[in-house]
Amino acid sequence: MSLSQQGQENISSKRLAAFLGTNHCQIRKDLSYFGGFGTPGIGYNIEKLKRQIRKILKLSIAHKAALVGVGNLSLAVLRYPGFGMFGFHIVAAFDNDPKKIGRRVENITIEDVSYLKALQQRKIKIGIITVPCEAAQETFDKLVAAGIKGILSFSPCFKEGRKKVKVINIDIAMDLIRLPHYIATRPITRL
Amino acid sequence: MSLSQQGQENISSKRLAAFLGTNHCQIRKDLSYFGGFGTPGIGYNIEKLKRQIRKILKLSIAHKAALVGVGNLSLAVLRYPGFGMFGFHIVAAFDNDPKKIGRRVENITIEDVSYLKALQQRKIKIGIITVPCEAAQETFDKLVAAGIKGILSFSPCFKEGRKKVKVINIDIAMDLIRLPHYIATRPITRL
DNA sequence: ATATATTTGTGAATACTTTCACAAAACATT
DNA sequence: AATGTTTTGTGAAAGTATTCACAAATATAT
Repeated sequence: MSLSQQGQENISSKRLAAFLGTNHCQIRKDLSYFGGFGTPGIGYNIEKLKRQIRKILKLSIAHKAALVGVGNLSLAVLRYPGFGMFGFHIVAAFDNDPKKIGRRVENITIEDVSYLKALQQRKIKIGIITVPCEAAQETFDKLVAAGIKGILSFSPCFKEGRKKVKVINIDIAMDLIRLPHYIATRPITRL
Repeated sequence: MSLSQQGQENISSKRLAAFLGTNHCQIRKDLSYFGGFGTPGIGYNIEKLKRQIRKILKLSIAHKAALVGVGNLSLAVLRYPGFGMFGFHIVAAFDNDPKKIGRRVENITIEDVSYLKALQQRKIKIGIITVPCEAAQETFDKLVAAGIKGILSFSPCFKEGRKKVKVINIDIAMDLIRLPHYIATRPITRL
C-alpha cells in the first residue's frame, strides 16, 4: 500500500515477500486462494493487485464511526490518518462527563452517551471504544443495543456474549507483556 | 490478572477458559508445557498461577523505557497504566521539535533526540516509538545504535534488518482493515 | 527458432496447533 | 473402606498452516 509505485508496474511474489517480511510461497498461496491474478514470468500487476485486495477486504464503502469515551487516546485516534485511509469517517464523539459534553474536538461536538441510542437513525455502523476499562462493558452493551455492526475497542475489558457484532480488540497490554521475556537475561525471583 | 480473587482460592481450567474465551484443553496444554502446577480434582491455585506466569514471562524486573516522538499518542501512552503494571517505567521522552524540547509532560522533561546516544549509560533498555511514519526508520536506527534491547512501536514503518533487538509492532491499521469485511453486506464496485 | 531465465499456481510433504479422550490424582459422600 | 465426582496432564487424532518442488506460462537472449 505504501511505496508501491516506484518505477515498476509489476511485482513478483519474491520481492513482495521481502518487502512484507514473509516468503514467496505464502504470498502466492494466499493470493491464489482468491483466484490467481498474477502472470507467470512477470509477477503481479500492482494496480490490479491493489484493486483486488480492496475488493477482497471490502474497502470501497465509506463507513461512519462513533467514538465513545473522550480521554487521552481520543485525540490520537481522531487524528490517526489510518481511519480515512480505509474508508472510516469518525462523525460523532460521546462521553458521560458533563464537563466534556458540548466541547469540540477535531470539529466534532461531544455528546452525552444517552444519545448513543440514535446511532442507527444516523446510519453509524462502527463504534470505537476508548473508555476506561471499568466502563467498557456498559459501553459495549449500549453500542450493541444501538444496532452497531462493528466495534474497534482499545479497552478489551468486556464479555461479548454471543452477539452478532464484529469486535476487534486492540490490547496493548497483551503486546507489552511479551517484551520482558526478550529483555531479561536471567530470572530474578526463584518461584 | 484482573478479577482473580473473588472468594475462590483455586480455579479450574474450565472456568479459566470460560473467563478468557478459550477452551479448557488449551489452558491445560499451555500450562503443562511449563510443567504442571495444577492439582487434579482441584484446579490451579490462583496465587501460585500468578507467580508462575510472572516467572515465565519474566515480569519481575523493572525496566526503564524511553519514549521517542511526543505527539498525540504520547500522552495516552504516558498515562496508560499497563506499563507500570508489567514493570515498565517511562523515564525519558525525546523529540526533534525545538518547540517541544524543554517542555514537561507527566513529570518528564522532553529532550532533543540527539541525546538518544546516551541511553545505554542511563540504563534504559526499552524504546517506545510514537513518531510519525516518515521518521520511524531513522528513530529505529538511532535506538538500535544506542544499544536498546526491546522496542514497542506504534509506527510499524521500518525495516528491522537482522538486528538482535526485539521489536513489538502495534499496527492499528492492520486491525482496522479487518472490520469492513464484516460490515459490508454486498460488494459495491465490480473489479 | 531454440535455449535460458523468471515466475506463477498448486498438489504433496512437512510442521505446527488444537481438540479429543482417558488414566491417574485428589477430594466428597456414604 | 468403597463409590462417585471433579479435574489434571498427556498421548493420539484431527485440523490448519507453511513450505517444498515442479509443470506450465511468459519473456529474454542467442
